[in-house]
Amino acid sequence: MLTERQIQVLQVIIDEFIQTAQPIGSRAIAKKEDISFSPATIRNEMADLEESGFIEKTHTSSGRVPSEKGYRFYVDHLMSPFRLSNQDMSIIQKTFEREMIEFEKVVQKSARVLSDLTNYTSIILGPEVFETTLKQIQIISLSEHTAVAILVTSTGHVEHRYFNVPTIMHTSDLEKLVNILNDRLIGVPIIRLQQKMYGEVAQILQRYSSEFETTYSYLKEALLEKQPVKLYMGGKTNIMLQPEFHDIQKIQSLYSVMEKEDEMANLLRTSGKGIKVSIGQENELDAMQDCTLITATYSLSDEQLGTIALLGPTRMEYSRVVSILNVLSNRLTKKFNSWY
Amino acid sequence: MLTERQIQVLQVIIDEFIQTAQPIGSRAIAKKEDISFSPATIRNEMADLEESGFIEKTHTSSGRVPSEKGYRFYVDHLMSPFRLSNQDMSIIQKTFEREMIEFEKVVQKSARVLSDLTNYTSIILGPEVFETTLKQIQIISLSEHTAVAILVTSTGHVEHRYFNVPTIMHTSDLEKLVNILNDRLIGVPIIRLQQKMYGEVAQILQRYSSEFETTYSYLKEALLEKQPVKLYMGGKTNIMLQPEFHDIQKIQSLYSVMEKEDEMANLLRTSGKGIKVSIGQENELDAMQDCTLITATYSLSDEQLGTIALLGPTRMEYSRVVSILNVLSNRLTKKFNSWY
DNA sequence: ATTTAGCACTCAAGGTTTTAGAGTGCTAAC
DNA sequence: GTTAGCACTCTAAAACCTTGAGTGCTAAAT
Repeated sequence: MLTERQIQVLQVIIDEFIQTAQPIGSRAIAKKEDISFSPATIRNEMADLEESGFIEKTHTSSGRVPSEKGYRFYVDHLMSPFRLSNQDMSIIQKTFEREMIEFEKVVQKSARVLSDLTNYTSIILGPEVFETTLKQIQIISLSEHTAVAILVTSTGHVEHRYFNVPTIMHTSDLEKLVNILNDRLIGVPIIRLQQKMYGEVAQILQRYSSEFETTYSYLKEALLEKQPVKLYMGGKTNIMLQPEFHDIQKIQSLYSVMEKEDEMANLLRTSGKGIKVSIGQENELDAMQDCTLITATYSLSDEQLGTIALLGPTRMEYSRVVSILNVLSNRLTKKFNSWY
Repeated sequence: MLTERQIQVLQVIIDEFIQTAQPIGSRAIAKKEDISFSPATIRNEMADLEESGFIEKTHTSSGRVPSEKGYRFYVDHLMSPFRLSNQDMSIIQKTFEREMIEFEKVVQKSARVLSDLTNYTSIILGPEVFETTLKQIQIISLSEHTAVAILVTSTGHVEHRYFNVPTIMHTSDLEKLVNILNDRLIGVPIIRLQQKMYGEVAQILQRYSSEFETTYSYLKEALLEKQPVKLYMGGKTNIMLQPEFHDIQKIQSLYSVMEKEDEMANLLRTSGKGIKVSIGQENELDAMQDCTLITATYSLSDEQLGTIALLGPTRMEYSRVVSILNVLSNRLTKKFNSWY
């Protein structure tokens, strides 16, 4: 479909444009090392490339700029594996060699490194472990009519939920309730929790007084309430550094969607295994039509745990970014697997 | 110092400028209802006002714009108590009438309401309770060499910290340790915790094996590690809607400081009781030299708990904003006091 | 049949000029 | 003390130039 020479030209245009953000003219291309033909020839090739939609003009007599189709081709066929500089590698190294036993921190640090290294905005979806089981549940009475339930999972994740308690329930009653729950729920996978709580455990509790049932219903509600997503972002202001985002309107709408954590989380969650690149219009969200989102996943044994992503302009340093994401997602995977 | 008439003129200028963000001319002022003198007269008064620094020109023949000194005078002397619309009140009302027993949520909702109501950026510093005491401490072993400690305070605040455990320590040993800790630390005010842990408790533990001491030192470290600040922001993109922030540079630097949660938290923490208005250069942070920051505090009985704040352009709807902050900080105070 | 030099043509970006209008300061009359 | 009148100033927007980069096409060169 594309001749060898056309590909060569396309490569130069994209490489150059990624660096400069300026349209590339035939003369500039001809000056490149590995180009051995004249501007006129290149102009012909460029006309062809434009006809087949890989590059565009910004106006009739401007140089050429890669189109989204061009970037897509680049990502799919042209991208050379990028060798990260020693400096970059050692920055990543340092991040992970520090003793960290808390995944919140690991993830936060990663987000930070990711945005620092790339000058784009990093987004990390924290680990959601579905295979985990309940390790312990505890209830602590706070006042006459409120208490807090604390759950610990087998992966060491701790969560707490507040709930109402009928005044008649005494501390001893709560203890009894906790015992029943621990008895029945420890070791149950988190995803089965709902089922168990509505079925078996509810039945058992019917034997007890109505306060037990009421308390339990409050607790159930609190526990099954969907937990807030854990989304970490780094370098949010980096987007503004990009020349293509010198328009406040764009920035505004982009930031608006980034504030909607649920939407972002969903976006990352449904991104599938491995590295995925969404260029411009390929993105579902309107505000991201000028952006590229690159996602990578990290996992625990076989189960996908979470996603790390970078958001930048379509003119992105694809090969470098992909390498960095690769390294980082591997590191995260390794880290998490070393724990469990 | 200022004549009655000058004050009148100043008031019109500020009121008008707050609405329109446009320089106000003498003719426009003369047209106002309660102004009964001619543009020429007003021009004279304006010349005086400018001389004493309350207003400024953007160029030689422009209308006038309030200076920071002008705003300061306005805030100190001219601001009329603002009667919130029923609609606004009912929005606030609705936020607080929903059953909420978790202060994270209350604060988050408040931040949201605050920014929605004002179209500025809201910043809330979550409650930091120093008077609280430790209610319970629990340790759950996670793996051979890690465990998590869970603390609950008398206010129901739950926190957890991960720490390393020497492999030799058995679950039963950990239990013993927890018992000792609970025995000695329950009821101790959080601010005394450090002292107690280094003093008395450390001594007691010397009697036990060296693993106990090692474990304890890890735990101590984890527990006393400064906890991350709880800072909630709402409507971060609102700033971009303001015409005075149509400059990317400004937005960029403003967002950069807002990302530094520690600095922001400190700023709010040291803001003193009651409502405080910082106009333009009065702000310490360079990036906020064009902003006004209004802070209000909420408290539990006498102790200041936290701060709620609004960040916007110096051209702010002062009276409305102050009213809203007043209402909201009272509501928060009420809410928290109803719990404890 | 390709490739390339040459040349006319196009357009954005940036500078200059013009014009219109809003607003001022001052003076002199009220 | 207040106000009408007027000359003056300055911005913002429009209109107009100029420059240079870059193109597409044609015709000559390979």
